[in-house]
Amino acid sequence: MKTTDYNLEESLGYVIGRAGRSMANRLNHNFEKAGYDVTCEQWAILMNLWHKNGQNQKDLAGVTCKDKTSITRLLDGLEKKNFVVRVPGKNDARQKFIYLTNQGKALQQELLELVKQTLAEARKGIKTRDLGICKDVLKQVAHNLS
Amino acid sequence: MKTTDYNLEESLGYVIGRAGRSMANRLNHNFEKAGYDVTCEQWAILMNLWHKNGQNQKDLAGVTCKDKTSITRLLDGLEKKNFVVRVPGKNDARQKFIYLTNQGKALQQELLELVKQTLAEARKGIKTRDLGICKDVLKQVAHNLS
DNA sequence: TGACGATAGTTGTATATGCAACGAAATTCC
DNA sequence: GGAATTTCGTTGCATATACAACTATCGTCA
Repeated sequence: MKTTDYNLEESLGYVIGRAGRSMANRLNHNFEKAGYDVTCEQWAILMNLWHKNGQNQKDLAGVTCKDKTSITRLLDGLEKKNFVVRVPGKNDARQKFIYLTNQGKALQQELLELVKQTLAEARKGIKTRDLGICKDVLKQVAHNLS
Repeated sequence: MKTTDYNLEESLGYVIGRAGRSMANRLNHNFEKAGYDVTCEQWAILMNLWHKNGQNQKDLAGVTCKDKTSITRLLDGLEKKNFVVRVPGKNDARQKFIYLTNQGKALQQELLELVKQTLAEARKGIKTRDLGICKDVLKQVAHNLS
């Protein structure tokens, strides 16, 4: 143990990274196991559209904290699977508004159930109050760095 | 608001993802701004080696919750920059033990300072106690899903 | 009204990541 | 002791991500 030693476990970015990868991998496995051809990143886009259909790509980039190019490519994948469609704006031809197809809408109930199951696996031994604090802290972190 | 609506803000994987991307992007910008040719993912590997030099790739995969292929490629990059070296095991020729070079060791103090600065940016308005709870929750999540 | 600057989205390029399949080496088990 | 199995690391392939540069369109302002 050098004087310069630093407890990695105490580095927030590091623990976030590990928890995030673990969650993403488990979620992707659970989606695939259940026969759904959707990644958890695509799910995050669909979730936002289920909440508010017809957002443009800039909006989706903002709420997900992703670069607009990531959104472009996620939507390429979702459009190829016929889960969403891009609709050019009428007033502003630069924008494209993203709408769920019926096929995309149909996924909501089933994926949501899988997400809830995965969350149940993830939160074993964690108090509801602490989980709430954790999410509030993470929201504040994202806000501070945005 | 449909009956099937679900508060995305309450989805742990989603808030972890946003906070994680924000942290990673900020850290990478701060590294680059300071003139260091290191990504935060590479930093995580270096951190583990600073803590315990001479781990094999399987160990590094375990502690970082990454696939062994990710480790292979991160080490390819770190080796190309002469920050680490791969040393084949003597007793077991399948293993490769990873050691920091002097160049790799030299980074520790400086990167650590940048990481601490970035953490300070990230944790504005967050109570120390809540931050601790958040990290404990995230560690438990990673543990539950590993 | 027309040039300039800002904005929305795409494409090129690079890193990060994981799964499947592979090769090499060690271990197990008759 | 030798065949089958397991383990460690790499490679091929696919997705996710970001930055820089680009195109097309909109808005501003002189």
